[in-house]
Amino acid sequence: MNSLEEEISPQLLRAIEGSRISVVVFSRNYASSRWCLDELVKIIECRQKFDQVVLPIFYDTNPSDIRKQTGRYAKAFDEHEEHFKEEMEKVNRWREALAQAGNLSGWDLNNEANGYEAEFIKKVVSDVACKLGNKTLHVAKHPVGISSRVRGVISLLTGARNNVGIVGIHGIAGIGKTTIAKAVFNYLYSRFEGSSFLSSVKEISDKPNGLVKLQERLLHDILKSKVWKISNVDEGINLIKERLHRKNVLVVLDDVDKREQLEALMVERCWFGNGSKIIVVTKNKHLLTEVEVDGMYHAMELDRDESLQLFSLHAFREIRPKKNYEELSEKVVDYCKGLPLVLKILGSHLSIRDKAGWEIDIPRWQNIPHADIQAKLRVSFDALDVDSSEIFLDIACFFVGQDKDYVEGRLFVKVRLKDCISKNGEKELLHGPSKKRKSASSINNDNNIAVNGNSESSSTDEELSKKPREEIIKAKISRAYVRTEAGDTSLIVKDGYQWGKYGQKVTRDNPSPRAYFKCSFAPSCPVKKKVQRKIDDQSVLVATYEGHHNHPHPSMEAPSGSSRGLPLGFVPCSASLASSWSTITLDLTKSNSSNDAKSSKPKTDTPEVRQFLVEQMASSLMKDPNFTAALAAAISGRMLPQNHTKW
DNA sequence: CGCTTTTGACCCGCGC
DNA sequence: GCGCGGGTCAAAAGCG
Ligand SMILES: [Zn+2]
Repeated sequence: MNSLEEEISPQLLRAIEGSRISVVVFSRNYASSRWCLDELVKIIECRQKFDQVVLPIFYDTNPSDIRKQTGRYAKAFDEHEEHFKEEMEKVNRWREALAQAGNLSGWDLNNEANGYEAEFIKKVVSDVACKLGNKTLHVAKHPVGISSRVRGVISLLTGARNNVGIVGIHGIAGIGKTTIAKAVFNYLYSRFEGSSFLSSVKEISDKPNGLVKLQERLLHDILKSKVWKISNVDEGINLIKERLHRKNVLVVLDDVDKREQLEALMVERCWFGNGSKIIVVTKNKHLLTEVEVDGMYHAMELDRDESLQLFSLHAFREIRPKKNYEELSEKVVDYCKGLPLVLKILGSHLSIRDKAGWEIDIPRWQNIPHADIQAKLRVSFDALDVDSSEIFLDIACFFVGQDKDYVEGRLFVKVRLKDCISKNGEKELLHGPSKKRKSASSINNDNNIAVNGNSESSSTDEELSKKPREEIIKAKISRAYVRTEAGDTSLIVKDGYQWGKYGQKVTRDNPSPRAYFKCSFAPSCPVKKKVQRKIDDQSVLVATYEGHHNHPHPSMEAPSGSSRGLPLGFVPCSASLASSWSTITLDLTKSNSSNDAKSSKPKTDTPEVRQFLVEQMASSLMKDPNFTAALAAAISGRMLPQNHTKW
């Protein structure tokens, strides 16, 4: 190996070895990167040695070009052969790896989702999540009052007399039915032979072929076998009856609103094996009486104490209001009427406002009809609460935000997701919070994996609230590697955000200086990034991001004029997702809703509500605006022109 | 003039 | 306590 510039770091090697799944993105220029090829060789090697799963993504490339190194890949290989005359076996190893990878089944941007990236990414994420097989659902950051409700549901389930127990959870919108159902699911699923949490049944089944999709998903979740292709609902019904009637399963049907949905998914108890449990979540109590459930759980509002606690946890990260905020908090809590959804959102919103801000906002809300606000919040919340945002982001983030200039460049996204809880996962099935911390995938300078997190792992929700929450610095660190033109000496990584440079330093052992930036889009935004050329390859910029933006991606406020949409044309190169992370929120359908949510902005409503929503989105640090931003950006480029899906 | 960028001073934690 | 590396601040310089 002559100039060792493009060595793969030992950390990355280890990350690859430790991965359960590697996702390789074959872009048009993939083959011209020796670095990528070396990485691929390693990945393929691990596939053989450790039986790892390798999933190729054909990003604007043709699988057969990859297999046979034809098309654009041929040209790259001509160069390699020229360059590595002396090391033909290296080149041959590359060819071999490509041949194998090209034969694997993966996703093809052109085939899936009609080439719409946002859809495509969702598909990828959800498939990856399935493959990982971790079904634990994300419950809530602050599960106030969940456990008593969960106990309620479980006792109904165990009390069921029938072979197959069916329990309904009903209650008004925003009350937290789904959250309860998720927690119950988390708590129980491992005791069943198979399990499936079908979220947003209503929403999905409204789409064409939605019920069939749900049936497929049910079969897929429980039988774990490849892909079920069902052509119509009746066929699905038969298939389910036939394949599942001996299985002992746990099924949650979330947000059911029509009888036909139940009929397509579980008409009769005998569909499932002995001991199976079905949970039906619905707003409509009436529906439950029709199917003769064994028990009905009425999800009630939070009481005053719970409300105040939940609100405070979001607003102050403490279980009770800060000094001088007591009365204001009381007002908000009153306004929220015990609805967790509203408490959470308003709490999070206020957490970044000063007292004057509170005094402005609260009366304003009081003028908006409660029902309206709630409906709208739900949409935005669903968008933001997706905890799978991390993975999603990691895969998605660099599908956006690169300038056209980079089309011919290459970019490496590397993601390590730490194995957070897999070991003690059992114990904390019920408790969302620690799971959350998979975001702990921080990568510290020279050692990856900064352990972050299990501090709260075994706390029950009561304990949890008592515990003075130490200032957990959720400095989420992520990196992007961007190849630049030779001779380009700037230290600029265009990601669509606005950055103010506040420092530059020369560092040890690296000829390139390091530049320090702070997000300047919102004065209060805490995000920082460092950019420096790679020590062993000066043509690659390494951008290290730290923190979460508390505002949307600037590109969202697409100023009417200039059609400078999102530059999507860039070419991702290779992403390795390391391993078993704990927290794949399985209900990635949520990421659908996030999509819709974003888009639902134009779905006009009263101006106040919209105004509010916009503001809300802009300032609330709810969750990971990075995610929504990236997503929105991804969508805005490709989807706006043809508003076809449901807006 | 009102901004961003540059750049040396400063600050802080860590190992010796 | 000191020196060092890395991170931040802010005065001064640059820029349109
Ligand atoms: Zn920001």
